[in-house]
Amino acid sequence: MTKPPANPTEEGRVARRRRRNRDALIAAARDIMTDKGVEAATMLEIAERADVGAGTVYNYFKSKDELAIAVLETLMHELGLRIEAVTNTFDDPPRSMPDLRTVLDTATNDVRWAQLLNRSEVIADAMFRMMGPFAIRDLRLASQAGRFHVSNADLVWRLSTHALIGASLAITTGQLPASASDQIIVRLLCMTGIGANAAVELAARPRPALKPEGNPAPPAPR
Amino acid sequence: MTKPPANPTEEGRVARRRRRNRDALIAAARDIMTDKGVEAATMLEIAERADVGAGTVYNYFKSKDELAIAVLETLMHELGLRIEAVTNTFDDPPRSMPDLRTVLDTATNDVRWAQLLNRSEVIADAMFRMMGPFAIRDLRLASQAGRFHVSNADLVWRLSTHALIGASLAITTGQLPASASDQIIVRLLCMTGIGANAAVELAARPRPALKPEGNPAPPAPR
DNA sequence: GCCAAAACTGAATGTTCGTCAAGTTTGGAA
DNA sequence: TTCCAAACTTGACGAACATTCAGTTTTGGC
Repeated sequence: MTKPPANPTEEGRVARRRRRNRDALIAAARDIMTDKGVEAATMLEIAERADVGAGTVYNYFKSKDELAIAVLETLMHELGLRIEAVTNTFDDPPRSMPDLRTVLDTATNDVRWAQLLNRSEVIADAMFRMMGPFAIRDLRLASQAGRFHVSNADLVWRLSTHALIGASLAITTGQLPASASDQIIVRLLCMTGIGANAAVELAARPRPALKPEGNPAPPAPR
Repeated sequence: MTKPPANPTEEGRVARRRRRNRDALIAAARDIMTDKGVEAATMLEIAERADVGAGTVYNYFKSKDELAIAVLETLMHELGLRIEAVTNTFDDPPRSMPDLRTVLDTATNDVRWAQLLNRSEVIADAMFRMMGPFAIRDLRLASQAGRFHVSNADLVWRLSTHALIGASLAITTGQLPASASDQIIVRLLCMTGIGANAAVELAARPRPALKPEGNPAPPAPR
């Protein structure tokens, strides 16, 4: 077990088992964390559900927090793929920063998300990183096309993620009515520098329905 | 000790002592939490610094979290008062939602804030509640004056707080350069529905310097 | 002074995260 | 096939911490 696999393109058995364990851990952690919250999920319970010893978890994740981050990244990645599969069917530049509306609806309606919103800076950061490539590209394209007025797409996306997660939290805790969703989208679009009227108009644009979750997307890379 | 004080307007000795203890606890917690972070601050250390037994803390705050919230409210309240003292000297309606720029600078430069940004949903909520009255009033006034285009000031302020705290965190963690401050303010102003150009112009408006902290403001009410 | 209610105390409790020494598996080399 | 060392796994354990609670002290009206 000292040499790397002869053929680098073929995944060695070790690597395969490692990946299987890692995925099992993330899946277990996701189930428990979405059920009881990140805090209440204990490492022991996660390890048991994934069928590994308590100590083994730490061979895969340095800390509980790192595991939570991996879970959030997985969720974001899957949602990003589902959105991407639909929105890339039409090509008007402002694709609304990968369909903010869908993200908002998912975050507020999917019970699995509710428990995670209390780590809002972590989930916002995961959203920034996992969906950022799509969103930032769209912001840039739309700006080049003169539809948005954004000079620093990175920054606008960062602000958007935090505002959106904050709004989701406010809705799930009842501080904002669910009916505020429309206005939330409008205000996020306002950050692109188009005025209020243009934002209202853009938000009203119909969007294709998302496919049901179906077969889960492959686990996040990395 | 069974009767309430004869004269309700005069604060009884008990109430006074209670308040003193409460303030001492908040002050102790603030010192330690800003120094080491909310997580790393232990209830025992806080109790010792406030010169009370470990159990006494729970006569004043139901949990560590509630104590942390009280600390954040205090910080926000003090900052709000300092800003209010300056900005109410000029009366053009858009006062820039109580000087977002000052909040951002304080959050990113004051070392005492850095440790607290990791509870971003909590600090954003404290900001929403403690500075909300000023901010929301300004948003309404400016909208009535036709300077902003905001129909739901509450919502815009909620989004702003989350975005601003998220941006502060990104700066203190080095994910955004401190030089992005100007653009952050511009984008927050964009949420008021004025276009990008108007936002740039408004952000460039000079603002009066804040008085140094001097004698600390009186503790937050409640 | 007296006393009951309120407040305080700090040791004890019950949990949890993360570590570690000991044991097991793996896959190439002899 | 047998051997071996590296890599991985295990689960008991230590340390730390939030919170509780039985016992003690303080309070303030009488």
